[in-house]
Amino acid sequence: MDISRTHLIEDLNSSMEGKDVIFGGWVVDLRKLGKMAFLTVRDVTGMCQVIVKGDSMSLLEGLNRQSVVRILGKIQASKAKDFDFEVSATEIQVLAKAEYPLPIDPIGRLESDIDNRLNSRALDMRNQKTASIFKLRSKVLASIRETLIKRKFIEINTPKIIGSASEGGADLFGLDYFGQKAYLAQSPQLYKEQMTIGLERVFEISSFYRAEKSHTGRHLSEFTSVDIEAAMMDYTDVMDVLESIVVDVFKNTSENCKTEQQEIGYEIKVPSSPFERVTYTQALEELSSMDIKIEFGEDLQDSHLRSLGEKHPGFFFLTDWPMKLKPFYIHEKDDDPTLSRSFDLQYGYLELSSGGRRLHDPEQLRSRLKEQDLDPTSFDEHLKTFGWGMPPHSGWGMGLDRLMTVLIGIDNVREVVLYPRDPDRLKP
RNA sequence: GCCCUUGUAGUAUAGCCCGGUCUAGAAUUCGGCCCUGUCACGGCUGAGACGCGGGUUCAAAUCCCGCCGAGGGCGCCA
Repeated sequence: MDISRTHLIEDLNSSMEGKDVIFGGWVVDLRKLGKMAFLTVRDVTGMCQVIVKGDSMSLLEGLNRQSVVRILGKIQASKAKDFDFEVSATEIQVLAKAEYPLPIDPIGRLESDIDNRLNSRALDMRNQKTASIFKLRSKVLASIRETLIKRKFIEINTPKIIGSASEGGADLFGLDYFGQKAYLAQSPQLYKEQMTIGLERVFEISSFYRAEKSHTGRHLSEFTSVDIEAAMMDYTDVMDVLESIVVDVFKNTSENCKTEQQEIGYEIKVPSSPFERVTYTQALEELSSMDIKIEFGEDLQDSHLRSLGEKHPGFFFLTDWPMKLKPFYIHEKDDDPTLSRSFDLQYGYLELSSGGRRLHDPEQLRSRLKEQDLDPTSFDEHLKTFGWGMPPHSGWGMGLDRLMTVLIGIDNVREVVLYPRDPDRLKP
């Protein structure tokens, strides 16, 4: 069976009138008008109208919507409202037939439940709104890589199967590794820090895993994290990197993804920079003026962040958190050791990223582990690298899925993840 | 773990509060027939549903209980 095409649909145009073309795609619509018929066919690059007349009407035999077709025909001018040319078909080959009933409306004229759409995710990609989200996601990833590589960051891949759960914090998924207990990584934290001793500036974009039974629109058991770690940078330096990544993402997609924005029905607005920087201490004062009293050292609950988010509706950095709220590897401030060189990037109430300056002195790191009731001996593999010339370094991790929801103005990460994994969903 | 909401054809919905009018309605999809410029084509026509189990009642899609499924929120989230 010949499946070759001479053109993608976006390569066809009205100046090609009279030219014979072969293209393919999915039948979106099929309108039979007695002795003539119109069909619209879509490939990943666009949609085009095909006209069938007279003797050719027999070509429509067995044709239905959403089937895969290969069209042989001639370009001609069109009287259609939405097309300035069309293809008069001389042959229509059905390469694969769509079976009815389909589990969702793939055109999206009737918007299906998210549950039905996720159960039929591949078919959901025929819906241009959904497809546009993932075309945008691809652009976002490309943009992040471009910005980082320009700044001399090297992309790395760290293991997702790890042997130790001793980092503490979120619950990990356990698994059997040839008889040994192993876990799915919740973060590349220790590995990316180690890599600064040779590669200096590294980044990773990958899935990580957290076994928390969260039921919200912003948590998943498997999520995509963008992580960087950079030698000889302080926390404010990596904040600048983060800010330029975010601004570049908004700029690139806003300028280069007009069609996708149209399909989604949302206009991407480039945020103004620099982002506001609010210290934890200032945040407490702001909350206090809203009659929300929080003791220094207390963590900010979701409700507090929502109140802060009302005051700072866009992107802002929340910096200089108390040391006691931060993990063992975070560096304290010189002028006040109860405060840390750390930050979160917020979008309103939503936490997008978290990072800071790391301890690079092994002795300090050992005593911090003990302070946090962690056993330094279980970090031997990690700590030994700190004796090999560990540079001062800083880094952050950002939830890509959350960034995507902010980019396109929706509030459920499941919309921007192909096959989301949460406590209630393991399939498909 | 806790709380709220919800379940009607393939899809998306009306009806439920206030039981009888429901032989469950309109849309879209799907099948058949008609139609030479549609563009959410149109016209005629046909098919297709009350998540499961129990209870109350003369009578249950409608009220109650249990189970199952779904959506959302809180909490958890170094």
